[in-house]
Amino acid sequence: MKRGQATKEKIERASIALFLEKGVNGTSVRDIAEACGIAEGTLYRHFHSKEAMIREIFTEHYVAFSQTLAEATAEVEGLEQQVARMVALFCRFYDEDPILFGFLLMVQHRQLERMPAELPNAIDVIHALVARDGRAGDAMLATGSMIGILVRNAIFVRHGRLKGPLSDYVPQLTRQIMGAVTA
Amino acid sequence: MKRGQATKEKIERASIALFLEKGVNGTSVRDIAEACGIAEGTLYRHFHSKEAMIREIFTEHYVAFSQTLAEATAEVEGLEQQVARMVALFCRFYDEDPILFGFLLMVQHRQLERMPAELPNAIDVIHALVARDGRAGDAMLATGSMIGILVRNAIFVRHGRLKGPLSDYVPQLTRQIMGAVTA
Amino acid sequence: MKRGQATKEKIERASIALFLEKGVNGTSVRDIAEACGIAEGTLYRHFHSKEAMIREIFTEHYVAFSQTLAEATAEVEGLEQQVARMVALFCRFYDEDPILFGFLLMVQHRQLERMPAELPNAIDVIHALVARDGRAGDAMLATGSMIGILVRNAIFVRHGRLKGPLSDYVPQLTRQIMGAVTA
Amino acid sequence: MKRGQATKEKIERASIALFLEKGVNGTSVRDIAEACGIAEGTLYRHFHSKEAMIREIFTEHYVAFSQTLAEATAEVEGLEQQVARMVALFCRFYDEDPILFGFLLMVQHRQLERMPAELPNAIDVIHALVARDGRAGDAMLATGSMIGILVRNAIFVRHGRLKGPLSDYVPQLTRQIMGAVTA
DNA sequence: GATGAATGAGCATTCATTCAT
DNA sequence: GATGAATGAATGCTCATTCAT
Repeated sequence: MKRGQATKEKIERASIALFLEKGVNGTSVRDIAEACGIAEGTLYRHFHSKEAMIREIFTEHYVAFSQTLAEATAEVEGLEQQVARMVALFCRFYDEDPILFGFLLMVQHRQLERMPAELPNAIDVIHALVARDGRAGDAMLATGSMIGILVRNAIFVRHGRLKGPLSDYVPQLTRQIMGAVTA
Repeated sequence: MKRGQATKEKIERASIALFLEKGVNGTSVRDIAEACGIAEGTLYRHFHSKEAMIREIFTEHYVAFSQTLAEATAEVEGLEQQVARMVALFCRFYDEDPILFGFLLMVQHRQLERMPAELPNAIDVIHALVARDGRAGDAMLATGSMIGILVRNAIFVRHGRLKGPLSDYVPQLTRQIMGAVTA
Repeated sequence: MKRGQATKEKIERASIALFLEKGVNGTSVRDIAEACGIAEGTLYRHFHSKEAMIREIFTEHYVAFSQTLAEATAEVEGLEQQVARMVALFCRFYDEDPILFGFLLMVQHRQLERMPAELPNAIDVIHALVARDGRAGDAMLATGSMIGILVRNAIFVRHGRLKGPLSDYVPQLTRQIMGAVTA
Repeated sequence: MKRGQATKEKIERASIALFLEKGVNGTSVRDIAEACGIAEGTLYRHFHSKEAMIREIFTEHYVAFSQTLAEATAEVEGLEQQVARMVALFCRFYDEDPILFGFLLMVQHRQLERMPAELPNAIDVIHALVARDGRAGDAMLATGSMIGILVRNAIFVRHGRLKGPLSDYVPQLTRQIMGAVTA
C-alpha cells in the first residue's frame, strides 16, 4: 500500500517535469518510466492511461489552487485587498513549484474543456470578485487582464526575462492590476 | 512556378488550421495532405520537413507582425498614442485571422527560442517603448503586463468568454494597459 | 483445503465462461481474477500457468466424457444401440453444460495434440465401434461423419439456428447417423 | 499500382498460412511482415488494421465459395445431383487450398457474425436445397448434418486421420449425406 | 493461502520521411 | 512537380508471471 503510493507520487513528479520540458506529446511513457526507474507497465497500475494521468494531475492541483484562491479572497473585504491576496497567492504558488505551474499552464486549455463544470475554477472565482466590485466596465475583460498580467509575467520569469522570485513583484503587480481594472 | 506557389499556400492554410485544431503533434503529414488534396510526398517538394514548415510559417508571420508593430508605433509620439496604435494593430490582426493568431500563440514558446535574435521581435519592440517612456517602475514587468492583457483577452474571445470581435474592446484595452503601466 | 478447493472451482467456472465468450487469448488473467473476486496472483496458487489451467480443465472433462462414452457403449450390443447411447450421452452432455461443451470444442484441436495418447479419447472410442461393426466402407470416414453430425448440430443449437435442447433431436440424430454410416 | 497489388497478395498468402499455423492471436503483425519480407508499416498501406485484413480475406473467399455453390447447385435438378455437386465442389475447394480452407474454418464463427446478412452464405444455400426437397424431417437439422459430415472429414484429412485428397471420398461422402438426410 | 505492485517483453498501430515511377 | 508505396523506429498499452508482504 505504502510502496504503491510512493511510486505513484514518483511518477507524478517525473511526469510533470518531463511534460514541461519536452511537451506532453514529446514525452513518451517510456521516458517517464526511465526517469522514475520503474517499468513501463508499472505506470498503468497507478493510472489508467497517459491521458488519464495528465487529467488527474491537472485536476488535482488546479482545483486545489482554485479552492485556496476562493477561500483566501473570501476572508477579506474590498477588491484591493482581495487582489492583494490573489497576487500573493499566485506568486507564492509559482515560486514554490515553477515546474508544476508551468505544467498546469501548458495543459490548461485542453484540460479545462474536459473538467467537470461544478469543480472550483480560478477564472470564475476572479470573475465573481470583479463583477461584485462593479467598477470595471466589462467584468470579463477585466478578469482577462488580471489573469493575463499575472500569467505573462510568470512566463517572463520562467524564460529569464524577469529575475525571480515572482513574489518580489507582488506590490507592483497588485498596483498594476488595480490600475488596469479601475482604468 | 505559379502552380507550385499555389500548392505551397494551400499547404500553409490547411496546416495552420489543423495545427490549431488538433495540435502540432496531433496533426500528421497525412492529415495535411488529405486536407489539401495532395499526396504525402508532395509536401516535401515545398518544405524540407514538417518542423521546417512550422518554423517557416511562424517566422514569416511573426516577423511581419513585429515589423508592422515597430513601424506603426514609430509614426507617433508618446506612450499613450503608441499603445493605442499597438492595441488597434493587435486586435485587427486577431480579428482578421483568428486561426493564424491562435497558431502563432500555440507555437510561440518553442519557436521563439529558435528564432534568430536579429529578427524583429514584438516583445523587444514593446519593451523599448516602455523603457523609453520611463514611467513604469520595471519596464520588463510592464511589458509583460501589456502583452498579458492583450493575449489573455484574445484567448477569452477565442474561447467564447468574451464576445468578439476583439476590436470592439480597443478603447477599453488601451485604457487598461495605460492604467497598468502608469500605476 | 476446502476453501482452496472452492476457489479453484470458482476459477474454473469463471474461466470456461470467459474463454468461450471472448476467446482464450482475449481473456486475461486479470479478467478471470476480477470475475472470481480474487487477486491476480491467487490464480497461480491453484494452477501453474494459464496454459496449464486450460490443459487441466480440458483433459479432466474430455477424458471423463470419453470414459463415460466407452463404458456406456460397452454395455449394449450392436451398432444401432451403441449409437443410440452415444447420441443420448452427447446430447445430455451438451444440454447440461453448453458453456463447458463450447469451451471443449473451442480448444480441442490445440489440446488434443498435446494430450497423452494413452488417455481415453472419444474419437478412438467411436472409431472402434464402427470398425468392429464392419458395415461402413471406411471406418474413419464414417467416424468423421458421426462426429460431424453431432458437433455441427450442437453448434447450430448454440448459434440459435436450431431450437434446443439438443436432446429433443436424439431419435432423428440417431437415425441420420445410422443412415450415413450404413449408406 | 502493380507493385502495390502484388504486395497486397503477398500479405494475404502469408497471413492465411500463419493464422492457420499459429492462430490469429498467436500471429503478430511482425510475424506477417517478416514472412513477407516487408516492413510492418507497409501492411497498413493495404489494410486498415489486422482485424480488417482478416475480415476482408474471409469475406472475399467465403462469399466467392458460397456464390459458386449456389450457382453449381442451381444448374441441376433433384437433391441427389445437387448434393453430388456440392460435395465435389467442397472437396475440390479443400484440396486446392487446404490452408485457405483451414483458415476460413478457423475464423468462421467470429466472422459470420459480422458479415452483412445480404451476402451469399453457404449455410443458407444448403438449407434452401434441403427445404425445397422436403424429405428431411427438420431441414435445419439435416443441413447441420450435411455440413458436419463434410467439415469434420475435411478436418480428419488435415489432421492425418484420413489419407487425402478429400476428393477421393466424393462418392462415399455423397452417399453418406443422402443416407443421413433421407433417414 | 492470498495479495497486488512490479516486471519487461510483446502487441497493433502511427508517422515523418524517402524514393522509384 | 507530383505521386504513393515502402520504411522502420517509436508509441501507448497489455499481459502472463513473479515475489515481498
